[in-house]
Amino acid sequence: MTEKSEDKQENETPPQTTASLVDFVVDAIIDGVMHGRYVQGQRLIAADVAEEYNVSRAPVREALHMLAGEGVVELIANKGARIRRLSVDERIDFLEFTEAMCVLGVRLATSKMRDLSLRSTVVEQFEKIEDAYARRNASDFVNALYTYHIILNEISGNGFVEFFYRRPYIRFYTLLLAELVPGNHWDQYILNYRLIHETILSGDAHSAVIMFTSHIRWVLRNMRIDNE
Amino acid sequence: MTEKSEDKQENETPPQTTASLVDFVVDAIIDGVMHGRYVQGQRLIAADVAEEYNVSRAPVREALHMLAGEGVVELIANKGARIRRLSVDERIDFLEFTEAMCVLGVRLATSKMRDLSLRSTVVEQFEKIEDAYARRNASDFVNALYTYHIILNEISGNGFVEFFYRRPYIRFYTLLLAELVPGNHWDQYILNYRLIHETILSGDAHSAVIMFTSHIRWVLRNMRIDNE
DNA sequence: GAATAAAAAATTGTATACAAAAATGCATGA
DNA sequence: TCATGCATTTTTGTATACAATTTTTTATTC
Repeated sequence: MTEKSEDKQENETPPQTTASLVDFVVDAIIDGVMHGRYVQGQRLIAADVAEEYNVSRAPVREALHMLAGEGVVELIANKGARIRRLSVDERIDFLEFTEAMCVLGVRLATSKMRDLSLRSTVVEQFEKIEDAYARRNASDFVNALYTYHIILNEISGNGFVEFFYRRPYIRFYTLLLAELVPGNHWDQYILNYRLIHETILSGDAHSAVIMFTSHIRWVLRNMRIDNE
Repeated sequence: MTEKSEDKQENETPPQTTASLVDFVVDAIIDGVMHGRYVQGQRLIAADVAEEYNVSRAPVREALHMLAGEGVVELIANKGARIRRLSVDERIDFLEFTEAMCVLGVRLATSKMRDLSLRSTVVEQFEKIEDAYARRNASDFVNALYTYHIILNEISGNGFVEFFYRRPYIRFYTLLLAELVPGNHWDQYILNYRLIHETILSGDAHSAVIMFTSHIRWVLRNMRIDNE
């Protein structure tokens, strides 16, 4: 047994890695989930996926396990893999959960709004939200909102919030939430977000958190009403 | 040659499914991480792990990918797997991040403290914290605190908070946090938690959140001071 | 002796073979 | 008609072989 635990202060290698087939398949499946090629609950047969991407089953299985660890795929022993399905209750819980995460992002980011370059990034992204709203494009709207929070979480400076909010399953579940907040609430939605956005720009972290929190409360109320 | 730790401590088996070797290896690695057999940054060579558990490399690789998806293991293409290492900054970010999660748990759980059976579960767990404190047992203390929050998050009724806080990587990172809050802060730590606990029992969710939040702020301050 | 290049070993990545389990289909009998 | 049991097919789980890559060792030169 050659057990050598050399604790070289190995500096974390920057992403100069050659992507493996596993990474390729993971990305392909994520992409499929995001673009609706795979729907929630859909079964993923390893051999079929392998054939589709011209690889063997080994990297596909590894990709499925990775995605299962993430929470995008559900894996049952001897039964195979399927895209995870979230019940209405689970989606509500998820919204409550991500709210907590985004509140942190909003709070930290707001207190950094004096930095003009950060500020303009936020402003630009909000224009994309407005644009999607003007065009009544649901998919763009949801994506723009998601990216808006991505940016806030990046600005926050907390690597964990940023990292987590970027993870595919978060984005996937966020996408599912959109189904629960139908179109006839859009007008209120954008009004809320205009207020949140203005408060964030003002640099008043405390108020921004309150604005954002009450928006989520409003969403939760409507979700429950619409799905009862 | 190496001593194999028999995992008779069989975890709960929800479905009737026969656990696969992947599940077995995942559990074994998690167990190893929790009990210090694997340290952070340590490399995991697939062939060695396979030999250790008398399985082939295939399920080991799948297990490593699953754990990579979870965030316990870091996987670099063509370079292999190692137990994820968190820098001091990352740990601080992580604490801020989990704070947000636990605040939600504390808030929701507190408002349910009129239910006597729930209440007694919380009280009993707090006694274990006090016990570990009295015995000055660091490992028990951290574990008891972790379990205390597990219970609160369970009681919260939000399936996501509960699910999330139970995930191995959360527990692993929480364990790492313990290194940053050394023994000489214990007395203040338990004083803070007594206050938090009492406020939770009072049923005043708003105050409980404030108590908990200011405790975390205190921890963060000490972390930064101790590690500068 | 240190730096460099070539060779060897170790390790990872991928494909495939086969066994085990589950799903499917079909015939039979009430 | 419908349930039941059995054979077939599909799919998953595991082991292994081999190719590609990285790491280590050795040899060579200055």
